[in-house]
Amino acid sequence: MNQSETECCEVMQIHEGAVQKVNADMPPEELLYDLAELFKVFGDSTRIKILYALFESELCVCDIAQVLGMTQTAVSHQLRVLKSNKLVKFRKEGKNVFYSLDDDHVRRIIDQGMEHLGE
Amino acid sequence: MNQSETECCEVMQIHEGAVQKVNADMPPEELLYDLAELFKVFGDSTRIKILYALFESELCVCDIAQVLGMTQTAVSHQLRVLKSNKLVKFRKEGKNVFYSLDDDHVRRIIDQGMEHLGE
DNA sequence: CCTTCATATGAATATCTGTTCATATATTAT
DNA sequence: ATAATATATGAACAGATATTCATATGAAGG
Repeated sequence: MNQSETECCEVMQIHEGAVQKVNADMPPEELLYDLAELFKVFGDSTRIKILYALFESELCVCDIAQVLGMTQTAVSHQLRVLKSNKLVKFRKEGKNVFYSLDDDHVRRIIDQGMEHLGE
Repeated sequence: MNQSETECCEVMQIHEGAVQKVNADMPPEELLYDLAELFKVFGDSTRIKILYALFESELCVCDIAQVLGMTQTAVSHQLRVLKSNKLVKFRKEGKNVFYSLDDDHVRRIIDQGMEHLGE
């Protein structure tokens, strides 16, 4: 049998008001999707480590690889993700590419997460 | 050829200080892992929608399913994830189970994320 | 007790994601 | 130019994850 998405709770009048109010105030689909995409970027321990490393100072790719004990390739791939989501910015100097946090939101989001954990 | 993790930048003296400082201040592995796990929970649009819906008021499972236009089963699975990560709490009333946000951190984390997007 | 309804759970599947390997690009020095 | 080094990229594979389907649990009413 196939579950219909419209029939639900046999149309309970009690909750119908709540459902309508929630529906009215729900942000557009696309925004919610983008928000989830953003958090997805924070949802990987390798990327979290990279961001934490950049809390201190700007670092080049091989420095980050050394700090994390990972290959340059893996780090480079993750930096690409962080870059395309505007969480880090970079600066080229000779053969090196130095990465740093893009703005303070990054720090604040991580701090909020940490606060939640400490409970 | 196998990339060694230790050889990196041919031991550049310039960055070595930075690397050591970063290493010293890096939080323990497990904490960083837990933090990533937390953000991973926010990194799914279905769960984000559920949390947004609960911003307004507590809702039972079928109400949420109706708001999202998804099956009860899918919502229930996701509520399980949110529950086990302490992002939502629940209250039973007869056959219904009403879910609500667990604490204000949830709201704040989402707000920070939204702020980041608006740039 | 038996049925109905709301919710939960387990297995299966399809999709997504992170790392590795091989290789390309780009910059500096010889 | 050529070699060496730092970084980036693409394909492939392994592991994770979200949804679906089928079914179980648990509460309320007849």
